[in-house]
Amino acid sequence: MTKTDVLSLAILGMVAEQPLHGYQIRKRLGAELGPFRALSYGSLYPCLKRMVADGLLVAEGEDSSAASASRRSRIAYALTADGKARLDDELSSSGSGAWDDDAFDVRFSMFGKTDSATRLRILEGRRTRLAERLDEVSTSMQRVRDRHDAYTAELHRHGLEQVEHEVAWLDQLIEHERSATRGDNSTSASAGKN
Amino acid sequence: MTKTDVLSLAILGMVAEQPLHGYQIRKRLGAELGPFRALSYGSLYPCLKRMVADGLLVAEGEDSSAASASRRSRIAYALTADGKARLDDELSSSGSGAWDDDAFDVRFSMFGKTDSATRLRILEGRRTRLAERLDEVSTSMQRVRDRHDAYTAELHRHGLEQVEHEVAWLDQLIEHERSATRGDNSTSASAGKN
DNA sequence: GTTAGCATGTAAGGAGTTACATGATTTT
DNA sequence: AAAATCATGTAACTCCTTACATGCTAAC
Repeated sequence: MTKTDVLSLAILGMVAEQPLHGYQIRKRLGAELGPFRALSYGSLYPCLKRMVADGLLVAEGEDSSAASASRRSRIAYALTADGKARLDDELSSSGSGAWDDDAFDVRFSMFGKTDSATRLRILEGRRTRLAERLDEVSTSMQRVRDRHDAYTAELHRHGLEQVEHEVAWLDQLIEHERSATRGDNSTSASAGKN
Repeated sequence: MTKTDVLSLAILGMVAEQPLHGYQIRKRLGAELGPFRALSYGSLYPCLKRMVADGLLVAEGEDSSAASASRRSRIAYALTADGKARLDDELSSSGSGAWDDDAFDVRFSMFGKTDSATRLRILEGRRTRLAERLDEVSTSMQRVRDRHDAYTAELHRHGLEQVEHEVAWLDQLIEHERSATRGDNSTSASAGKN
C-alpha cells in the first residue's frame, strides 16, 4: 500500500502531464509551490527511487535515437498504470491530511485536474481546519492579554488577521465553486482575479 | 559553544522571568507561539537535559520545606549565570537566522526584553527577507502565467497578498519603533492596537 | 473509586537538510 | 579554457513526532 506522502503526490501530479527528469521536477516544484520552499536533491532522488520500486513510476533512459546524440545521463520518469491509478485515487479522495498547509497547497495546485465535487470538499475541509485554528488562537489571546505582554499580543493579533484573511479567500473560492456547479459542472479552471 | 537553536532560545527567554518546570514551559510555548504549533515532550525534555548539561540551566527539585508537602516529582528549571549571559547575548545580537518564520516569532515574542536598537534590526532584517520572497514569488508568477494554470496562478496571487500584508505590518512596527526612538529610548512595549 | 489532568521521561522512526562526490554540457 | 548550469546520487546528521512507559493529584 505504501502511503502516498505529500511529495510523492506532487511528483505524481507533475509527471502526469509529461515525463520529466529529477532536475526538472525540482525546478517545477519550486515554481509551483513557491521558490523559497525548494526541496533538496537529497530528498527528491531517494523519493523517486522509492516510487519506482513501488511501481508508480518508470525510469526511462533518454532514447538514443534521432535528434539527440547528446545528454546520456538524464533519466526521465513517467507514470505507470499503477501510478496513474494512484493519482486518480488521490485526486478524487481529498485524502487523509489534505488540510495541512503544505498538503493543501499541493492539492490546490492540482485543481485543474480535480473534479468540482472534490475541489469543494477540499476547500471546505481546509476552511474548517482554519476555523478551528481561529478560535484556538483567539482563546489563547485572552490568556496572553492577562499576562500583559503587548508584543506577544500583537504577534497573535497579526496571526489572527492572517488566518482571517485566508478564510475570506477560501469563502470566495467556495462561493465561486458553488455557483459554477449550479450553472454547469465543467472542470474548467477559472479562479477569480479581480 | 553549542549553537543556540530556536527552541533553546525560547526556553531561555521563558525561564528568565521565573523558574518553570517542563510541563509549564510546554504550555506557555503553546500559548505564546500559537497553540497549533505545540511541541511534544519528546522534543522538550531532551532539550532541557541538554541545556542543563551545557550549563545554561539548573534543575531544582521542588524544595521540601514549609507549605508544600505535596508534589515530589516536579523539576523546576532556572537560568544559570551562563544561561543569563547567553540570553543577553542572543537578545542583543539579532543572531544567525532570526529571519525565519519560527525564529522571528520567538524573537518577536521576547521584544519586551529586547532593546530598541535590536528590535529595529530584527524588524528590518525580517522585512528584507520578506521583500526577497516577494520578488521571488512575483518572478515565478510570470513563469506560471505562461503555463496557463489558473489555479496555480491563484495560489501564487494569494501567497503574494499574504506576504505583502506581512510587509505592511512590519512597516507599521518599524515606523512605530523609529518614532519611539526619536522621542525617548525606553524599552517599553506598546505596540499599536488601533 | 475512577476519570481527568499534571508531570517526567525513553525509543523508534519519519521527513527533511547539508555536505560530499561526480561528471556532462553550454555559455562566455 | 574557464565558469556556469545541468544532472545524479549517497551518507551523515538534525529536528521533530509518535507511541510507549510510569506515576501522582485533584475533582466528581
